[in-house]
Amino acid sequence: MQVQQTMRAFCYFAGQLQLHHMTEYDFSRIEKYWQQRWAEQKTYQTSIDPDKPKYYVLDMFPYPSGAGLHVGHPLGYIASDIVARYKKLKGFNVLHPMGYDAFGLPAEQYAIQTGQHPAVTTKNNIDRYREQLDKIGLGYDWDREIKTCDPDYYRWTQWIFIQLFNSWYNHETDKAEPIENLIRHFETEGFHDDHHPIITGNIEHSVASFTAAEWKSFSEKKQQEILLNFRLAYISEAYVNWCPALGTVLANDEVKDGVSERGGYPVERKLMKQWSLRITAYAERLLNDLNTIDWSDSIKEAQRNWIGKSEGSSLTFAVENAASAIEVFTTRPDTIFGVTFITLAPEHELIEQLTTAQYKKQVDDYVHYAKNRSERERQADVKKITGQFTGAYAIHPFSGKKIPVWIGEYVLAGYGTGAVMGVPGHDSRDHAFAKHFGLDIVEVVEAPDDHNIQEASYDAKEGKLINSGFLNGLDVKAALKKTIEAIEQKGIGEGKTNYRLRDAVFGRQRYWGEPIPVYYKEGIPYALPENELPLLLPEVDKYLPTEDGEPPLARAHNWKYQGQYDYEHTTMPGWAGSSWYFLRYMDPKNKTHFASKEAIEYWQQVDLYLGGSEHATGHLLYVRFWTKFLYDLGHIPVNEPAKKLVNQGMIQGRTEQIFMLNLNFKEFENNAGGRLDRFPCFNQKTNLWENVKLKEEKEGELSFISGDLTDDPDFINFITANSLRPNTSPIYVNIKNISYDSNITNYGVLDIDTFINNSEFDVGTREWYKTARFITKNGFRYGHSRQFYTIDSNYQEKDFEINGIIERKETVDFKKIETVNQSFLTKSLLNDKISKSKKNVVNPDDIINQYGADTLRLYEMFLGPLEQSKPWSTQGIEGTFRFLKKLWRLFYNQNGEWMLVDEAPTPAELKVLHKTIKKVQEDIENLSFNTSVSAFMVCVNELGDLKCSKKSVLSDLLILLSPFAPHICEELWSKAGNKESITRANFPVFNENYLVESHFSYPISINGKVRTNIEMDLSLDSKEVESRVMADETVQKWLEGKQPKKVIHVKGRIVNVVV
RNA sequence: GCUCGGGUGGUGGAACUGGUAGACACGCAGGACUUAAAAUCCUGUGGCCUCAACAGCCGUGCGGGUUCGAUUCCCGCCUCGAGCACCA
Repeated sequence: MQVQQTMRAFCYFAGQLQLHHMTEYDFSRIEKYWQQRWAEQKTYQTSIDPDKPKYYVLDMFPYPSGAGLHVGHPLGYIASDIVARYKKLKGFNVLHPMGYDAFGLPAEQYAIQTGQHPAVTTKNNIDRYREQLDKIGLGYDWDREIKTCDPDYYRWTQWIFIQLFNSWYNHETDKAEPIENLIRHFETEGFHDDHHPIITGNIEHSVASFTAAEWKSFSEKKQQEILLNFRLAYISEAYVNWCPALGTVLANDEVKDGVSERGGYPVERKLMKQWSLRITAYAERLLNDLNTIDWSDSIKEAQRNWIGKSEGSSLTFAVENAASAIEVFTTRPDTIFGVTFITLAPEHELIEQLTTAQYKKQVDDYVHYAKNRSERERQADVKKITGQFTGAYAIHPFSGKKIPVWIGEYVLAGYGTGAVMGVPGHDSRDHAFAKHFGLDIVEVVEAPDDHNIQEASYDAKEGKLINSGFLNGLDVKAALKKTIEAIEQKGIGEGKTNYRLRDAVFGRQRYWGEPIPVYYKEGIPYALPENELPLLLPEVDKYLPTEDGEPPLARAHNWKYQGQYDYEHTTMPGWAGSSWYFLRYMDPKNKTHFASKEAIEYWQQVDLYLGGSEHATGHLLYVRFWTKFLYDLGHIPVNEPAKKLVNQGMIQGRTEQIFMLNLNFKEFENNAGGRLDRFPCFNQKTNLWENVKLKEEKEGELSFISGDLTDDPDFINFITANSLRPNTSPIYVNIKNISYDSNITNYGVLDIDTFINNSEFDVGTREWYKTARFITKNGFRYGHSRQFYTIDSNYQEKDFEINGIIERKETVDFKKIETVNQSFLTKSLLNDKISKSKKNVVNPDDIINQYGADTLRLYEMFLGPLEQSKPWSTQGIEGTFRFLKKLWRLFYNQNGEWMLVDEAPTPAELKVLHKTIKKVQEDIENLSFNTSVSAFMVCVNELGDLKCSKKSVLSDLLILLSPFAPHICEELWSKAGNKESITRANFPVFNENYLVESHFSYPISINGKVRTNIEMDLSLDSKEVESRVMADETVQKWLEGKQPKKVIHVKGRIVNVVV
């Protein structure tokens, strides 16, 4: 009896389970099953197939950070996955790989702190990333996975470095060539330092001319030294961005606002011997070829800015009573007659020579002052004008006038020639300088009448030249040309192009990077022979510099080439490995080449590159540089790494902050440590804030204030009057403690209990928070008390008690406290960064557990245009989840019965399907995924309305949807009887005929405003349409008996009646 | 300061090449089913006026213009975001 009952219960339970399986869309089972199956069957494996057109989709290399992926990261991965899957359905052979940019600073910083080998933490992080990526159902060919820290990978990074080292840039052929060509040239022609049309701060300038015979007579050491001035990878002494806190130099793009991009540490200029790559040689090509690639405007613009081309002229000013002359660079040679002074950078080499005895002291002081100011200080107060007269005078080359020579901080040593001709009338910086020091301001380009040249410079490049000798009457354009001619004729200068781009500093005084494959013999660097690669990263005892300041690699024991020659001790920067990785994916396991000729010929270049815009001037410039270099040497057939590049917008987070109430600083000092023994409490009766003191204060002194109070002027006034203020640095509250009320925007509702018990605080802090007061307008609560209290509206002046504590108002009154309902609010910042420290990381895994990967994928795409930044919010995810459930319902009814039938579809069903095919296809090609998701929703809604269960229609729908929601589609596809994966299917072909309409409901507008709709046959001509429209009642009503002036009929669109 | 993007309901967003502004979704309100909840389904939902319907008026940051017709094109301004910034 007992048993029987149990059995029955069990059967019932099992039956329910069964039913549940069939009726419900069980995403976790489906996704787990198919992910496993795809992995087992290597569904996404790619190989070269000459019969198919290729398509290469690449995501920017992630750096595997310890924090794991948050919901912002997959946005681009999902988008690229959709494109990859779509292209595959369209018959392309798709390469869609993934790997890791695994060398870098964070892992090393972590290693320094914990002593763990960076390889270990990096591997852990990679494993975590992989796990997360797999759960999203991304169709990568994991057999092609690469890691930049893998010796099999970095041997080729080192190999490319050696190619750079063994090359020089031939400006005549305009490409990189083997250094042997140059040596041969030296052996036959020598070297003549004559003409340099480009100023890039490059170092060819310092090479003295020599003859062929001299070259041959030089020692090897001397020859090598000369060659170093030409190699594309070279070592030189140069000012670099030194970051003491990170203990390394940084490239220009790694410095933002005078501090390091990673960590925000101060950066100073330091003269150091450094490896650099001669990217400046490619400046012009990097700029020009931007026109050949389909990249976002913002990236192109950023690169153009970064390269910073400006055309102008060099010009030499003779100096009175001095042998040397000052060379300046100007983009406005036409304003030559407006020059009233010359300014040198404080680092300018001629300063000492030119300064007259009378000014020596002032100049020395000034130069000393300027040189000791950090980059950051200089940048911080650019508006502050400083300068010093040298006592010297230059001679104007055309007027012969004397021009004072000044030194000014606003002139940068590293740009142009480090000297400018001051034209205060037509350059705002020169104007500010002239005004500050009372120098002459001369107008040489006629400014508009209402423009006072003494007040502000006239910088526009248009107008007639005046006060300018032989240039008078010309317009700016003609004057520019004529001046340059005159300058060249006089032999005092020539037309020149200047680039802002600097050579890229390549050495890092750090451990966790690729060793630079170089050894030193007699102080001269030699590249390692290629067959000795890879040069492995040696083990060291500590990841810190040595006592005498050598980089960590100097700690390695007996780490010498052939046991005797020192290796280079710096390592490559983070961007080295990522500058060519797109090539390795083509043939990642190749042992003899970075990739086989066959693979390179087949895959060519990336067709679609997706990633964040933060790499605009770093990675994306370097990868273009390396690509062009490898192209020059004939290693690859393409000049650019990626045909099309799209930046996905950032997904921003919502952060939640609470503020503590503090004493003002002055009070703090007077008040022995700032104990807050009183706190504000709102009196409902008087409608005023009052300062309350509890008689036997047993609770803590901390007071948190509800977010709405920080925006409440009454409250702010009150606390200010009481020497209180909200702490300026907020406490970020983990968004897991927050709930949202749709009626309250800009604030979150804090769950105080989970907040104060949160394990992310240490025990002491938690104890503190438990007794803290949480103040709202309606009352306050002690963290632990679970009750809000406020002043009783009918208070009497006497003691009152809560939790056994007698409390009273400090001044006179004793007040009773009553409990109230109140929520404590946090202040929301809607468009903040998602980061661990801001405690607003939303993990994709959590979303996947709750809704499944397909919902996550659809939802991320549905949020809005790919390229637009948008805040993350789970509001709305239900919509995409419901959509998938509705889709499921088309296949299984309420009772879990399979619905598909093999009948011929109706025209209405075909119309819905083909409308969707057209829309989705166009949208994917335009990367407009949000609209394609809504097209799917419309489609499913309409097929649902039509009660469509036709196998042919729904199968095609599955194929359409499979790039977006691969798991559910694969499941239903196989349930529909297909043996092969849906990824092998063909994209349905759009047939226009199903969409042809015979009738159209014309909107009829009167004077542009739509008043009515009339259904008409589309074959009607304009005349017939017009007569029908005129017969319409509503139209007649609007005409009020008048004749229309005109009737406009746009076929299939609109009819407009003009009255 | 310069350059490049944006500004559309309560919210995310849609609108082809100048042709019915607000698709789709969230939220909200009402209803159905349910002992109840969840789930699901149905209806409504830019604002104003109106008991309501019909009709009407207003409405894509602001002001003007071009056009039969403007979220879309042009001019001026406001504003938000991003990038660059003594670059001669």
